[in-house]
Amino acid sequence: MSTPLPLLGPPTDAACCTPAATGLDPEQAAAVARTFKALGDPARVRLLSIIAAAPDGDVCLCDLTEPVGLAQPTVSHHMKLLAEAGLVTREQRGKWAHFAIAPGARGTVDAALDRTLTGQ
Amino acid sequence: MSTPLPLLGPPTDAACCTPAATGLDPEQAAAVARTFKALGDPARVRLLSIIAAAPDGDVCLCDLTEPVGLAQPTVSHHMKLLAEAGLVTREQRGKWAHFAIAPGARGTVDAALDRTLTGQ
DNA sequence: GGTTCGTATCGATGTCTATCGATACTGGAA
DNA sequence: TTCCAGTATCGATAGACATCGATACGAACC
Repeated sequence: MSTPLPLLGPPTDAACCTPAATGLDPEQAAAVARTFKALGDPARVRLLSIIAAAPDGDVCLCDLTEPVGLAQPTVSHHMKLLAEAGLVTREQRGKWAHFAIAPGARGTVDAALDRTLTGQ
Repeated sequence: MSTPLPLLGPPTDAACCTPAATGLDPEQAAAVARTFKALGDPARVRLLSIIAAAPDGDVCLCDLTEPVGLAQPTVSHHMKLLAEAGLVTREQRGKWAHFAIAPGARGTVDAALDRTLTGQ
């Protein structure tokens, strides 16, 4: 791999006709895409919506496997991805793992969408 | 296929102990995930941001291949996915294909995020 | 007409990922 | 301590997808 990684756009370019609208640089785009990718799976969307719809906003992992109809390792895998994306928080309570929508979840996604739809 | 499709919640259910937080039904979750999946690729995020950052909000496909460093068929493929997701509009001008951010793009994503984070 | 250029489609390929069963780990209960 | 239940990790597998080269299509131009 010999990609030069143009972090801040080419320094000197014969930009005569093309406006060279660079938009987000690869690094930012990858970060934004990572957030959206976490939301790009039906199972994870359902898991998030179940947690969001919970009366106390707090759901045990054991109560998540049955509604989505997936095996326990699969649900654990999805929850790990959601937690890594900063969309849910995980709290160990005894031997139960409780999940809640992360406080900054909406802000994170909103910011990602902002950057995408403004090019900055 | 014998899924009863509980569109508006089960009418009579022995909901004694489990709160049965259903969240989004599979159909809705799939639709939401489809929107986010279109945004879950770095190349597509960059393409969107480039179009969004364009002075006149309108970019020719020929001006998209170089900034993202991908082959023309690949860019064409990504733009097709973005158009199918309702995030960009395609306009044929002579032999050039021009793309712009769809007017309802932000609303579409916002609504999807709303449904996910409210469970409705 | 023929040519050229921009774009879409096709076929192939390598990588990623969702899914599961099996299993290890861990905290509470007996 | 010994069991048991909830959870995470591992390994394997099937399917999806990003990417490209080759090629077909279509519009402008000569």
